[in-house]
Amino acid sequence: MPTPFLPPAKTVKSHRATGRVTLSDVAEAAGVSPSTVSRALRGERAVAPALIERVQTVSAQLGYVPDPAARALASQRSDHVAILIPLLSNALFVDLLEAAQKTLRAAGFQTLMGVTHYDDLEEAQLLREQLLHRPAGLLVTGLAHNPATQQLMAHSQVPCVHLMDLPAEPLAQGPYCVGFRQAEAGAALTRHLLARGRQRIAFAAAQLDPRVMQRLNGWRSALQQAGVYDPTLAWLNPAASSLALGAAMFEQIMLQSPAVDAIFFCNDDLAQGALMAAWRKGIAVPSQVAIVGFNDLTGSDQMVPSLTTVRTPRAQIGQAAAQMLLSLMRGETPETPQLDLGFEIVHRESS
Amino acid sequence: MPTPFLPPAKTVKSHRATGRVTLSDVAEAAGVSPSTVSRALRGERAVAPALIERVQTVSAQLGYVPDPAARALASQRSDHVAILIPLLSNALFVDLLEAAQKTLRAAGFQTLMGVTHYDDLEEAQLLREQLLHRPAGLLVTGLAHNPATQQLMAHSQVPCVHLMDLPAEPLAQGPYCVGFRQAEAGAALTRHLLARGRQRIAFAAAQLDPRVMQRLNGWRSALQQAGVYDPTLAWLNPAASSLALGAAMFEQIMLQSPAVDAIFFCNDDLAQGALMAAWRKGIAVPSQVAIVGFNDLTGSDQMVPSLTTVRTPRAQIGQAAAQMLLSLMRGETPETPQLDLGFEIVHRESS
DNA sequence: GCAGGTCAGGACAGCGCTATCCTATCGGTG
DNA sequence: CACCGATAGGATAGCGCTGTCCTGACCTGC
Repeated sequence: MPTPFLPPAKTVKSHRATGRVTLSDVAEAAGVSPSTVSRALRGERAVAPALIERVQTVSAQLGYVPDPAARALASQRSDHVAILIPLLSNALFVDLLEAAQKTLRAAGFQTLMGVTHYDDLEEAQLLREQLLHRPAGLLVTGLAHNPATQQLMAHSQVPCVHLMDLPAEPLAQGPYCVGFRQAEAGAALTRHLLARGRQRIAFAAAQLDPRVMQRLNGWRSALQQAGVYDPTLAWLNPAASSLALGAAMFEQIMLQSPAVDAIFFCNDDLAQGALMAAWRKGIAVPSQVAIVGFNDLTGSDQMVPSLTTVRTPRAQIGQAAAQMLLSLMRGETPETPQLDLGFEIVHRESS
Repeated sequence: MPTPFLPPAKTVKSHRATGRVTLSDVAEAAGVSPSTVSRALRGERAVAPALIERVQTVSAQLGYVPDPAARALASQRSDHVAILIPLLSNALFVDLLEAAQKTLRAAGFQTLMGVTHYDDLEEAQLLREQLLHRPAGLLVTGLAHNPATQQLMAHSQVPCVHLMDLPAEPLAQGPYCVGFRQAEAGAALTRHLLARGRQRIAFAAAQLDPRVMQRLNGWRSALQQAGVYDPTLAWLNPAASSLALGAAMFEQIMLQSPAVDAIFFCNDDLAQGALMAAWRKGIAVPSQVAIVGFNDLTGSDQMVPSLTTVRTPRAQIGQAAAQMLLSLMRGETPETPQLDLGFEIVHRESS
């Protein structure tokens, strides 16, 4: 006959057991102290090779996975990497994000994405929220930031790599960044048009971020060098970039400056919209006016006529920046603090 | 004369001080216990109104911000929300991501983005990594998932909302989801073509995910109902969707089925590519063949001819799903577990 | 007027890990 | 051969919060 008093259904370890396999469980099973397990798994300090292997085996058997929250709390450093990009509506930044995220994930980091919408206040607020999570690293688009953001970055002591931009002068210590020379790319594309015999080359830009303005500078200097610079041919629109805006800008430019023989759009979506507008208006491209874009976004090769543009190494930039950040987080010093990944003129039918 | 022995520069609170303003600091300054501060700030249980205000004032003065890691460790629940999407190269998912992220951030949650690349193994692995962070909620694209992923979701006990898809039958208890009826949208667009007098309507699809297959079903049933269904007019390509692929598929279809008088592309990028190919080949759209797309992506309104398509409420779906998830995380039960946000035929020049 | 119940606050023990300190062992030196 | 530094492991105290239990005050109702 069973005992009249029912035993507890199961021995309750504590009033708050979580059922998780912890470091202590591994330590007990391996017959060592938790400290040793922690060190063995992280490769911290010196641990006997035999022990390392035993700990790894046991931890694999038990299916142990470290708790990121506990780790973050104890070490004051999480496995998060924060990334700030201006927009998700520009494929450029999405490519950057995807490449960086892929590289970081392979190294065991989680990406905290922040979209600033080119808004200084939102950028600072976003960064503030992300820093609460004590990210191990920071990836930000561009070099120029408002004081609040810069102060947050500096004060946080978190390693940081900037994307897409390079400083005017290479600096040994300077900011870490991966990008290409925007002004040079702008100048090169303009010289391409000059070499094709174009003389009245307009520059049409939207979403006037610092990189767009550098391309503008490149355009200007190339034209000045050729002696054909005309300041009235710079069309700057602060609105967001889109095909529709490109179409509208094209029509406006052709109306007000009918003698223009080429237009340099600062982004491919504008140029694609312009091609559509040209078709609609019966304006021949490139015979009457050449159209070139920037970034070689998807579809530019499919346009009719296919779009001449500048191929920018977005995926490579995202990946290289993530790798540079990883090495910074390991405490290393990158041999190339400012990495120039270059660009490539893609000559197609529209010029 | 000063003492010969230098006192320590400043009294060190502990050998591991972090300089952070903690809950205890607030408690001390407000003259209450840490428990009370915690409850007052979270609105947990009953706290005297006067105390709540005092605690809030003091905590604002000190600039106190809770530590997410400590909170996650103690409560076994973080302020993260994990979101799984198939791709970043399809603007559809980017729009979803952006809308959901915006809504979640406004509610104080951080988004953990995961890109599955339509790969079952990657999806499961990604989810596993995300679940380590004990997310408070889960947003996943689609209803169908491989067993490993489903088991992880079920076992995790984390509230979950599915995006873009709806179950065949509405269920009171069933899975939470926000989307629209893909099959109905496919059928509606097909009926639009039938109503315009088209008889030989092809269906061209890439990236054959479950939603694409539902649109295929809609196309088929509409044609069957009209008595003009021809199975040889379904062109399915498992490759990733792109303008280039759309152009290639268009050329292939026109070559092999020259009598086709309309093509329903399962995504706008394919249709846009097809329009370009048609232009190149001198095939008149819509007089010889009508072309329609799906999703009303950016640029479709700018094409020449402008593209007839189905406007899908992506941003609304992302936002509504996030809101549903927020209410689930608060422990509430949504009155509409399956939310149908509908769709809209956008009739433009290409049909 | 007192048992029983609610309410508002405090005490306290963790959550699972890491950083720091401490100890025991080992080998090499003068 | 005592001495010393280096090495490999253990012990311990948090990191900053929350969940649970406990206590005293106050309010009901019989």
